[in-house]
Amino acid sequence: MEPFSGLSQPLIAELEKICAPMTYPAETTLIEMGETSDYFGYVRRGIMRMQRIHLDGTGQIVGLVAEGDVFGSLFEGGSKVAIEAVTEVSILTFKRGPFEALMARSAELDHFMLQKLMADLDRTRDWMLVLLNRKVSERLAGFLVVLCIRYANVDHLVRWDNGSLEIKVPISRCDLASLLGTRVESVSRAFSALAKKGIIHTKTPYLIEVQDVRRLLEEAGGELTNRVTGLRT
Amino acid sequence: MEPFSGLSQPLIAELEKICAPMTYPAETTLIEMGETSDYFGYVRRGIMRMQRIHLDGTGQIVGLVAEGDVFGSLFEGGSKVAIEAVTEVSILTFKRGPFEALMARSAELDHFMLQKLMADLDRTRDWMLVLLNRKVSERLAGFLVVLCIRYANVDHLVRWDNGSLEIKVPISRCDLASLLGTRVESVSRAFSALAKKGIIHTKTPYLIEVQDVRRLLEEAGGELTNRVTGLRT
DNA sequence: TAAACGCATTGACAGTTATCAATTACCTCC
DNA sequence: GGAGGTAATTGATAACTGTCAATGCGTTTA
Repeated sequence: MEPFSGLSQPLIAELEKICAPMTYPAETTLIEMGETSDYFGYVRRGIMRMQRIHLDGTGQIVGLVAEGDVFGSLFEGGSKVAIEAVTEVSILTFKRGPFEALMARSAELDHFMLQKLMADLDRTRDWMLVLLNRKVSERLAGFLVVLCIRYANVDHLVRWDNGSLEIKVPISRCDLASLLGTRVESVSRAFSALAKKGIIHTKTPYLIEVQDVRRLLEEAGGELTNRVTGLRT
Repeated sequence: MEPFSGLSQPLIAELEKICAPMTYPAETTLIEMGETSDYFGYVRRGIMRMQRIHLDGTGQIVGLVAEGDVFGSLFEGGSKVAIEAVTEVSILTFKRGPFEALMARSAELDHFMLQKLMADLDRTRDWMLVLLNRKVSERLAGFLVVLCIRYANVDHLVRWDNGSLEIKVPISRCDLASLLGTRVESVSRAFSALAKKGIIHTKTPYLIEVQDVRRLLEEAGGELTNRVTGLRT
């Protein structure tokens, strides 16, 4: 099964028993902030946003959840972020109770989840590096690079097409501004600035063609470069 | 044993066998970036910084490690951050090999580590919220609040003294600037601005008296407020 | 003790971003 | 096809931050 590829056959059979596929339309809230959801999920298709809801009703996006990612909490205790569907999403859900019981029985699964979590933590720290860039255009470049690295094998998000790299921006400019800690207008200007420099070309607001990967990496701070061994230059 | 309080007695006995106390002077590099350290550690005393070293030799601080925190990687694979002592530190080290073996035998320990990691992830996302603030003074206020919440019970870092809250800033202005994604001068100005507003008073550069906790929380974005139930107002 | 040094703070100006306003592009619905 | 609505872009100005320079403060060193 996709989220658990690499695990032993009998374990996967057990997991399939407690797994339920679900589909939600765009703009659905899958998990409210503070809610003690009774499952965690794996994304097969679609994009979701992790969001902190403020007291005044506004929200701050703290991350995206895309194909191949997992979301939700393994243990009880209210979720510290809300999970909202950006597009229609189809997911696999695993009830927490049975899953926890399975973990208790299977050191293999326990260990597997531990490593997933450590990878998550590393990725979150990588993202922090992007956010620490002072200029918006640098953070935007960082976002594009992170997208490439993380979803390099998700064909409809990142596609290498006869020498040119095409990236699908999975969220609106408004959400992107929240994610990057700035405003819509600044995001727009940053796109324009990168385009003017000949680094990217915005075919549509949601479809970016990267014309100069090397300079995009430089713009992003250069420090993510060593993560891009799999990315052709 | 401190880092594992709550675990069963026999398990703790096993852990004590593979534990070694160490002390390092200030400005020591405990773990280089990319190094596959053979242990992970628990901090008993002192402050360390997590740092990403750039190709040009400059560093970007991505977090602090203080009393009660753990650091280093549970599994093999080069560390993605360097760990450097800011002050003299005394730590407990656990060799990775034996520890991993113990985890494989003990679901209790495995589960314990899983929960520690999830807490770490939540804290990292909290910190991201701070970094997403646009103004430096807001990020600085956020830093102070996070410090209070995280180390409320570490007496020499956060002390509530007959109605006034005293916070020890554990790092230099220069390191603080890196941590907040800005420059030394801006940090200095942010301290001055908060002081001018009557929110804080800088007794020394390393000793801050908070005069108006409520307004400090507001300045920090207000959204961390619900984490501060334990903090008197 | 004086000089030298590192660190923090403050000032002046240039560069970047936030904010408000206006315009354009695009999609939906009639 | 045209009207209305939403999202994206662009422009102008104020607010904030980065940079360079100078000053103050405390500690170390000769």
